[in-house]
Amino acid sequence: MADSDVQPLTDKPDRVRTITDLAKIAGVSPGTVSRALSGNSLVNTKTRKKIESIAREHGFRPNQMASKLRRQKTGVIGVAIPLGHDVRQQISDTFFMTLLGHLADELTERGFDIMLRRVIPAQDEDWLDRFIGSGLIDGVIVIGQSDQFERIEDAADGYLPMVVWGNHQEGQRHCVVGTDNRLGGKLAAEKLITAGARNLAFMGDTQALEFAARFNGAKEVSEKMDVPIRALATHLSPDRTADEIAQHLREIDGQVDGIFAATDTIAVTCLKELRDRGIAVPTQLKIVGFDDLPIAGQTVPPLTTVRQDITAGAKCLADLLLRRLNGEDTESLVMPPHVIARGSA
Amino acid sequence: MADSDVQPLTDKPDRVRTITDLAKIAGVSPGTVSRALSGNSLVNTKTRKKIESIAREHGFRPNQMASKLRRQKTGVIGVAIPLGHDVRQQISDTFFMTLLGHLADELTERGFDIMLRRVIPAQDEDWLDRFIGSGLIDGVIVIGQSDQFERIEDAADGYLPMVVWGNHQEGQRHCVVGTDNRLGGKLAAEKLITAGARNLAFMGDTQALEFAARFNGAKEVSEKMDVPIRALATHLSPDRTADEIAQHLREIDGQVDGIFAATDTIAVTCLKELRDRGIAVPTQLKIVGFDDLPIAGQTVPPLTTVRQDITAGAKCLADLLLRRLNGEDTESLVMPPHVIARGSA
DNA sequence: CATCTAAATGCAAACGTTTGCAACATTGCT
DNA sequence: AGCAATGTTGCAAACGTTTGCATTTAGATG
Repeated sequence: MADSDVQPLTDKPDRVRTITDLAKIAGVSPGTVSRALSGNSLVNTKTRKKIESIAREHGFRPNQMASKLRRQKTGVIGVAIPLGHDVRQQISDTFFMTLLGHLADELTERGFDIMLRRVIPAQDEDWLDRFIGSGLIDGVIVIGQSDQFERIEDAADGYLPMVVWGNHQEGQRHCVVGTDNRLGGKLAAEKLITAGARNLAFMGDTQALEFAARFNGAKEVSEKMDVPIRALATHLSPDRTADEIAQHLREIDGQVDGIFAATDTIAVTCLKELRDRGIAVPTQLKIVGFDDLPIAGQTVPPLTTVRQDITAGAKCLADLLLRRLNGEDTESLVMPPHVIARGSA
Repeated sequence: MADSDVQPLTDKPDRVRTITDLAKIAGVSPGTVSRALSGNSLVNTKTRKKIESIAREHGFRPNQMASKLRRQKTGVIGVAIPLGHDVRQQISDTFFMTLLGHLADELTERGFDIMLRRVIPAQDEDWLDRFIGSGLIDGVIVIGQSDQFERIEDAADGYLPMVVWGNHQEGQRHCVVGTDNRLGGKLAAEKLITAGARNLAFMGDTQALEFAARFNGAKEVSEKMDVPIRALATHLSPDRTADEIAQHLREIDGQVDGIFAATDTIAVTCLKELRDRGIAVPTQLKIVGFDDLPIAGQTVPPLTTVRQDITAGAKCLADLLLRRLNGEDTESLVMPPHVIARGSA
């Protein structure tokens, strides 16, 4: 019993966990410590120095969870990636990942942390409201509308700080940043047709909003030009894509002389497959992709594609979100795509 | 005065923000509501149903910040990407992003959220301890050691739930998952030499630990085989890489007949550049890459490369971290790389 | 009907900060 | 010396949950 009463003789550097511990050591009140460490308040320079040095010595860091709870601000932006129209699509999809990377760069620069959430709407109806209402984040960026347009619209009605990467539709209520997919589709079709193609195919899953718009743009042009175009459903799950594309190419063999791929990834796979089948690009068959991923410049022949400026997109997403965090009700931003003519069409 | 006493006649659906609000409506205590919503405790089925229905009706979600603070568990895994040896390298680097994608898949599956933090050690000495001590995360995965080996070692001494993707060194103290880079380097050199190369070059930044190990492996083999090998510093910032590589290729023109690229990305750029310069691969010059990114199969000629199993790596990172969260002091895991012979060597 | 047990709920103290307000100390001024 | 004005600090109440313990209620048993 005596034992337990004895104070250890050594300076017990007893892990300083809380601001209160530190306050005790410094001989001040917790409030003062808090003010000293957050820097912004009026604290005597001497006490501040002292507190800072003790903090450093003990490697103390204030608990952010408590801080965020108290201040009702998290400094965290949620980034949600809904994988709806194609459950097996991985978050590892190149375009999304690249966008996410740039987004991370932008948000970090502005002092925000990022909470990443990959979500499968089919398994979790309530994903967006749950994320928003969690109290974990100050705002949310949704990368890709997938097939969740309505759900996003609903959420937007009661929640300002949300910006979405995706397609813009007349009169929609949520703030979106994205490329003019329809225009992109038009450009792609025009490119193919002026290059001499007379029978087109679109490769992509038109259930996804963005892809549908691309297809519709292309269709508009090809109808005007009296060139047939067909849509060939192509998914993005890494394991399935290649076979699907091979299958499609077998079926359209000899009929189609121009392919508009919904994505550079798809286009590249096409190129590869065509090469294996001995079909010459662009002489026998022309291809236009979409995105202008880094790979596009490296293929043989280099891929003609419709460029989305991912870096600018990320910057805009971050900008708009920050303005919304300040209460502003920002407009959507639709960026014009550009054809990058390389060798494949 | 009377006014303020009058209850509004309409049902005021006064936003229910806290568990206490909800408790008032349901006519029970906050504790009961908490138990009802978290499901796991003993609450009368009838009260539970009632509470759940009220919660649904008002779209109530418990504040996670408060919950996490109280329970001293966050359910969040921090993922840090240090960009040290090459400040201008973007987080958008393909390999890291792919790994991150798979990691997100794995961790989400296990019910964890992900807090992503891109860090530039040169600007923030204290990045790792700050992240660990923030109270925001239950554990941390560091993607890539960059030039931060020592700092990671230090942190590992006092903090169990950390796993790092990177290189393994004899006797190191932090738990790492990664490929046997040295062996990978050996395999690459062997492949080049058996393919007939007699003068090798390594392209990559040997300041990065992983790359250094790859180079050293290659050097070991080439010395044994009496084949010279030189290292050509090549960075990964998207804007710089291409020019640097072009420069290197110009300098070694005619001397070197085998290139070991530290990364598929580098290798692909080499291929492109060589094609532009009219140098035939693999006849005049052989190339072996590293990683086996999806692009590797799509180039012309297809890239011979040393494969790292990213998916398995991500799974292991998640597994080990979870075991560490349970207090286990796990061993590092070094995965053997495999040569994927395609057309470039 | 009195007890006893088990199930369901309420109470109140945490979790670790931040911050408005009050109290105190210091300085300068009349 | 007395007082005002300023500069620093302490106090204590939040932030919104969770949870051990005490209490009540309901149900069962003798």
